[in-house]
Amino acid sequence: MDQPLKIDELLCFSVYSVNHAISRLYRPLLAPLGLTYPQYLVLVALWDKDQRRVGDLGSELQLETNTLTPLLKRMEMAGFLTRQRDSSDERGLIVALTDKGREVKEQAGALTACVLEAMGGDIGELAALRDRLHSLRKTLEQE
Amino acid sequence: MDQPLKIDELLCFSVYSVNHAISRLYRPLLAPLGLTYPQYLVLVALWDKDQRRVGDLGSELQLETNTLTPLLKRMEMAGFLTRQRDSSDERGLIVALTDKGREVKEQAGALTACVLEAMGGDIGELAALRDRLHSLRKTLEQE
DNA sequence: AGCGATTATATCGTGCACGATATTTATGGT
DNA sequence: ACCATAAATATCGTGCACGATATAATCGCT
Repeated sequence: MDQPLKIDELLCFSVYSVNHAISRLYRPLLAPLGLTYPQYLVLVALWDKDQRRVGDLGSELQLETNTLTPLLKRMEMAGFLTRQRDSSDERGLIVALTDKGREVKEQAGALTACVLEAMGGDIGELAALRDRLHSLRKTLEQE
Repeated sequence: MDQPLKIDELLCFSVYSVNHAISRLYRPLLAPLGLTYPQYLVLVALWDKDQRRVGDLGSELQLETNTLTPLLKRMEMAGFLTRQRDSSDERGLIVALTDKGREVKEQAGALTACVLEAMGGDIGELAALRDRLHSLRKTLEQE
């Protein structure tokens, strides 16, 4: 009854703590590009699949519109993307990359190498960790 | 050159995403107690070691005073802890649990069981994940 | 003793995250 | 065609996180 208490608490805290550490790692790397870490994640999602609705992005990133709307507005102001109403359904808002948004992808390689190195560089180990986390996320989501 | 890019991105995102999922899991469990998830982590730290300075808490939780000061003030207002200047060194502020702060510990057991179950309940697996994350955090911190 | 440097906490401004609610547009049943 | 309902996004208020800066107390050097 003591043991499970400690384990869960520390796992939660480990995730919390590593998340902050990653965010602190990215911050100085992204600042010169004019991006925050969550904004970078939005770009990564758009590089994979451009011209998406806000809700589409949200379900991939697990964020609500109350988070995404202002974030996307800031990214639009900064010139990384455009926000246009869907002409076939005026409720929808299509988010699309600009040239500037696509160009950042070129610099992402160096950034990634830097992050990978700071994480120890063992790709197999990191991939295994990612898979365990992915599976934990799936478990947590099926409530 | 493609492979490492994807791996690091997804590991970062897995951590980010699981962290949010955990926070969403705790929110409704902690709300009846009048606590947020970060506030709960502060309590856990204080249950382990009471009567600590703000900086002490910060280095354990990896948070700066600009985050902790307002958080601790809210917890003081809510009656979970007290904040008093260290009489032997007036720069320091001693954070100490109140009876109310200690009492929450009684209810934490049920909360923990609930979280553990939502995570799949495999204690060995979760402990292994925690250890990998702890080691990643150490690697990230040695910059 | 006096004073610059250091240590500890606090304050300010910006951005993220989310619950609750509002607004706008589309859909389905009659 | 009309209207209740649903769907998609936006707005509001609160709290967390952090870089930069400020304030206050202590320490160390002369």
